[in-house]
Amino acid sequence: MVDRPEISNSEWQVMNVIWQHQPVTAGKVIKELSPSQSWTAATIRTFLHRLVKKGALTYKKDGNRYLYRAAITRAATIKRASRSFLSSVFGGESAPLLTHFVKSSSLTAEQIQELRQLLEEKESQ
Amino acid sequence: MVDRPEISNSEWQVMNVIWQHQPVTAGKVIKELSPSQSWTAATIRTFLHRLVKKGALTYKKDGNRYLYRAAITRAATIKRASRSFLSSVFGGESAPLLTHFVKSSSLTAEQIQELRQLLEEKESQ
DNA sequence: CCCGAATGATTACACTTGTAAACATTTGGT
DNA sequence: ACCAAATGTTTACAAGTGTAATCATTCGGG
Repeated sequence: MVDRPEISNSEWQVMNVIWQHQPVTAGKVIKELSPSQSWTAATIRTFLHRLVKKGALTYKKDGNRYLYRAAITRAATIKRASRSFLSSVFGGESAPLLTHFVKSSSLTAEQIQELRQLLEEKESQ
Repeated sequence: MVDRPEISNSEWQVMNVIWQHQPVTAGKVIKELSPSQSWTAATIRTFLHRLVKKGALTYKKDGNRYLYRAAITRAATIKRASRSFLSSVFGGESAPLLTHFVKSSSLTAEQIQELRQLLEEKESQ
């Protein structure tokens, strides 16, 4: 509704499914989330409704069901959430955040190489 | 109260001041936050109370005021919040998170070097 | 010693979030 | 054509959050 819908933790789970599978029915979302989440179908439908109300999702009728689509891009939503997290938890300082995640993550040699590469490019830029 | 108090965004602002200045009075916290935040003193006191109730802060009487101290460490709290963020927003995948923050951050040459160093150590480990 | 200023405690209130049940409608299969 | 199953809509309700005002207490200064 506002131009910057706040996505809650639970809603993120739903959005992630939508971005991966859109356009998608509620049934599909429920099927995707049931294994990992302990939510009932009703709960997931509630999230879907709220996300529509928030302007994060749109839908089109398809027979007796809806096909949901994201109304906001994953990239933009990640950007917003990341900025907010960075600001709250790390006082806006990226370097400590990066240090923290590098230290606490398990990364493959390839991932490490890619990140070093990225950093190198960044430096010479 | 629970063994894992959830810290809200606003509460993070308060906790950050506490960790930086503890032990600290409410007045000091208010003074520290007033420039950056538009909260009234009453609002900040509410956060302090809630954080005590959550078990995130303790206090000791000091005359007519309290001296607040963190009851949870910054490191542990960051770890928990980071795990939650990583899981919600990046589906638990650290590499994309790191890529995102590397790309979206402005880093000094020194910070870049340090991160590259850290990654190198991680690789050879 | 008394009072105002500072500080803490209590109360308020709307909105969000997690979690769902109950109700209504539509539709595909028999 | 009718019904059970699927799907969508409405309602519920407690806890958490943002935001603060008001009430109570206490201490320091005159």
